[in-house]
Amino acid sequence: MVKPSAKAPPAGSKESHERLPAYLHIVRTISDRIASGVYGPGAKLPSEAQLCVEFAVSPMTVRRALVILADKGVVAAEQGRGTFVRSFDLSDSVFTLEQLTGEWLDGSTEVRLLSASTVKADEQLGAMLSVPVGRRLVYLRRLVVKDETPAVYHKEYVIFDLQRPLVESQLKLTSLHGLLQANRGHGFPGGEITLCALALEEEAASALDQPVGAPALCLEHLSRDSAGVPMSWGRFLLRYDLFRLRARLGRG
Amino acid sequence: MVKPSAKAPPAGSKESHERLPAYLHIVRTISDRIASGVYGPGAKLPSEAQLCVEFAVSPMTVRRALVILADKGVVAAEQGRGTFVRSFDLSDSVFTLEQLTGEWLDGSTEVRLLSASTVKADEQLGAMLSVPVGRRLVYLRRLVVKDETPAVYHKEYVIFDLQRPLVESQLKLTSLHGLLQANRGHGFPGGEITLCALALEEEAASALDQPVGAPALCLEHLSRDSAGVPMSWGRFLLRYDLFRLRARLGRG
DNA sequence: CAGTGGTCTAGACCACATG
DNA sequence: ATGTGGTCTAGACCACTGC
Repeated sequence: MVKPSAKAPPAGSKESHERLPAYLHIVRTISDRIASGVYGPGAKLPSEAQLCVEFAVSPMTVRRALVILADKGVVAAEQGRGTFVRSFDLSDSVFTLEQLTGEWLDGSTEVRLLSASTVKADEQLGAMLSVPVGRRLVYLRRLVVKDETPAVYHKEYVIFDLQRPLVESQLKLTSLHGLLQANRGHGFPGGEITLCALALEEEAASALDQPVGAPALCLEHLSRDSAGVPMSWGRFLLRYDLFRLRARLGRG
Repeated sequence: MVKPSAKAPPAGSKESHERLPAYLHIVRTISDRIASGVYGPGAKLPSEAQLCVEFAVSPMTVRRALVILADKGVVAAEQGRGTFVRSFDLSDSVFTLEQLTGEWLDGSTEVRLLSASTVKADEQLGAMLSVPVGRRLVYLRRLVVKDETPAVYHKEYVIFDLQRPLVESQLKLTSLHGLLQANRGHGFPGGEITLCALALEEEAASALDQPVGAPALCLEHLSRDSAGVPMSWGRFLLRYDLFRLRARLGRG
């Protein structure tokens, strides 16, 4: 029947504790079963058809739930064979930078512009930014201070381009959020970002009130415009005692 | 019409260059338009109904594509208003540990067990593992060597539990992959993992062939069983000059 | 109120895996 | 041949937004 009314009372079952959409209810229920061992690691889930019957929903709804679970890495679907419970690796860990803005970003966070000048690209910078040695670059140094404690040192080289008067707005960045936003290539692929550890050199060390050689997290970023041409390169140095990235498993 | 044949030649349109499913075709097309500026940052996408017409598919298919795009962080849907192009932050970066196993894990990688012993929990360990001071713990030290170069130092404390003869299998771990797999709580929430920078202390430094005080990436892990009870705590120390996490934006 | 996204149905056909 | 996941349809009702 299709014409009269493809209607269905959304909460057909008994427990509708929270007005949860059906597909999320299925996600949660299956997650719980995996967590509690009803479906152990490597086990095969009931087929989609069976789940349709059990949850009294249509195939698309079950499907949607399974896609979400697969997406979170909790299960893996194999065409023609079934859907299986996956077990986690440490290597499934996913680290996010939200933490650097989220909780951390409140009223007591302040961005200070330490210096702004122009420099000529040396060999190393030229290679990184794909410009000839001697090319004029804007050189910016910033310090993020929280509760009077220096926490992040940022240095950045921006290609000076008369066509693109980005520099002015870049200079004005005095909020951390703005700083992070500005460092996107607002084309699509955007750029590359890497994270590593390193030892602080004199300049950064003194800015961060740390001894020379102290460890730090280094967040390096290369922005490109929509054509893939480098626009800027820089690095954030994060005091090792103040920053710690927490992971969540899968994508939960 | 529903009875006769809810059939549709999958490639109704002209270009079927790759036999791409319709929903992926839509994802790609919209992504391209955003990348090339047809839909600029903050712009409103055509409504779902309009997209249905344009791509000649049913609402569910358009919906699916939009959910994927929203999921990747490329667009944001707002109920009752529309779907809008989002622009990336640096804080959208996502770091994965696959890199530590993927490329890096080949034949020349070897895991050496440096020592295995039992120790009594001191105050600090007791607190971390939620056990009383003096509790017996298994203490493991490992070194991952690649091409004769020490790269990762791993120390781990496992709660000694006669009920759970994990220890034996833990001892045998001599492959990196196995090591990473073993450090999962194979219950569901699994555990917590954090990433930070620190300075190497004497023991780790000598094992890694680095000077004391050299920076390192530290990957700390706390495993819990399915009931949430801690099972082990440990940390991987990664030589700063050998490891670098690359990010991808959104979830792409 | 009309427009928009959010959820859902009851099927269909296809591709793949297994016995 | 059977069972499984993968894709898709042509609608439906709901909740929310904005005029």
